[in-house]
Amino acid sequence: MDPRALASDIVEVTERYAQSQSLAIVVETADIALERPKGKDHGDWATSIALKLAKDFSSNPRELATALASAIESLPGVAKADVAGPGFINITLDAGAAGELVATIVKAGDTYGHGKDLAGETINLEFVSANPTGPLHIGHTRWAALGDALARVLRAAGAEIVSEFYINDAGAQMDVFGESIIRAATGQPAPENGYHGAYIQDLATRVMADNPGLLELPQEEQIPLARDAAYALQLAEIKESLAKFNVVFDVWFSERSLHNPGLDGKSLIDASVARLRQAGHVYDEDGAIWVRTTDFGDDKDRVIKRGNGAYTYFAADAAYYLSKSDRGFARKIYLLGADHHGYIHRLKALAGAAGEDPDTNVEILIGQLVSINGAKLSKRAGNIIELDDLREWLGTDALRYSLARYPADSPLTLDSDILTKHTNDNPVFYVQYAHARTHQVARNAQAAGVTRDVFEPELLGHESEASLIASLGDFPRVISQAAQLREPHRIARYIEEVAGVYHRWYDSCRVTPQGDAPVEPVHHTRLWLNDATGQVLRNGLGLLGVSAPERM
RNA sequence: GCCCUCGUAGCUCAGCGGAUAGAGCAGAAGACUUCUAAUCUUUUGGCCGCAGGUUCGAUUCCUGCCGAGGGCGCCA
Repeated sequence: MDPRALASDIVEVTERYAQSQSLAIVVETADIALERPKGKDHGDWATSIALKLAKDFSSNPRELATALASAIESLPGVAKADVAGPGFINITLDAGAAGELVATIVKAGDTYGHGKDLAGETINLEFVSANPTGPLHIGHTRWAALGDALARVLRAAGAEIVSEFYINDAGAQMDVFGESIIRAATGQPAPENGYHGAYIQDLATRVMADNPGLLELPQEEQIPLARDAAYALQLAEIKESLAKFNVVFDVWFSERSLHNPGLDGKSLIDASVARLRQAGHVYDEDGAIWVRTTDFGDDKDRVIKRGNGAYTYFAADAAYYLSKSDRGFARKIYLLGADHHGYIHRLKALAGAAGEDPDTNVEILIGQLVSINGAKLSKRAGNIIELDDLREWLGTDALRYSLARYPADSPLTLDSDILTKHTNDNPVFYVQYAHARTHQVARNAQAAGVTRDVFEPELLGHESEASLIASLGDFPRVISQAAQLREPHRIARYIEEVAGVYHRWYDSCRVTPQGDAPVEPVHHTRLWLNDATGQVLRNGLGLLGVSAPERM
């Protein structure tokens, strides 16, 4: 019996009890809040329904809980329902009913845990969105790991997701980039506020090799050519870095495409300014064109077109936002670093100006910055670490896991000693090891003649088995919650718990009989539980973009 | 000055308004003739930054203060 079925049974029980009291109370499954109790003595599942609804029943929580508990106890599959604390109902399932879940998991396979809570939602998820003027660094790395995991979690919850990388390939910084390449190629120092470093020298060398006549061209043609050649090379490197990091983007959206004129000679930016003007949110002042974002909660109005006729960065933001809406994304999620939190108000304001609801159409997740080994990393401090170096240093799995393991808004300090350790200090190895162990156990079982022909769930009566089964049953709820709260770290915490419970079960229950002892039905049945656990761990790791090795 | 995020065990951090606030590590004591000891068992350790408020109930929500980080351009 899986927890969702139990929850809906409890809904029925509660409504029936309400009727018997001549009360018309509608109970939602969400009200049941069926969860794994913290203490070991509190049964397999607990609900706080009596605490929530006591008022509606004009009763006190304990009294209501007592009435409901006796009704719940008579449900098929329920062994026991006790009232505890202020009015919790602790439910223990009978082994057979609980164990049925194991077969359900094995049968569902890779889709076990997936749900439909977000079915019908079409979401655009933007993250990383770095300038193509240099390699990705540790800051981008956190959003890459987190954003990609979030995309996977949202999909598992039934949403249709397009993950998107906005390439900031327009504007003055690109020209500075091009100029930096020319300077490096000709042995001159980088321009003021320009780009420098070994990678610029590298790019310059490659650009020169591909374009031998570059420096013979007229001055005004050199920079654009160098700029675009280096841009193509750098973007390719960024894509490769992310691919090696197991991060996939559905769409690479070029800012330039917003500036380029269309068939009517107007760019998407021209069009969006016109649209905002038509909607009455644009005014002219001091020779510039402004958007009245203060109407939508921004702290100041924003210039969209400068006095010199050039569009601001905000103009591209606006056009990009409208592009997302036009492409059918009602919901737009942005993952931004703490250093970009100033965007929140203006992006919300853009939603308002576009006639949308800033509270539901835009979601902005602000992430705290990462430090490593206690050292704050910043451009200013000059100790930026590149994604490629981090990946080679720590490995994709350890890096992705440890970045996805914490909520985005939690400040994070990585410890390279722990991440390179192969012990259970290192959570990713703890989980991967548990997964590898499920495969080792299955291999040994097969060799010993334990098969999957027999499945008698009522034999899974050990305390550690009840606990493991209940943990596995929690997976759909965890995915649903992680998706709704946009918190992929919950997946990591959950599979760590599953790994722990599995190791404890392994310690006390054997799948392969010891020595020459005969193979009994319980061994066959346990093999199913072992496989189900492996499946859950594999699915969970997959949601985080981390591999699930079968042997370690 | 204004705005955003954070403050929980020695450390790194969990904890969608509910039970005695949890996990891993570190510290202490144990378990390998037995399917992977990369594991497991037991144990020590907390004014949940401070002060108010809302609530039957606050680590969680609200306000103020203190502390840490970040941001406030007709830059991108």
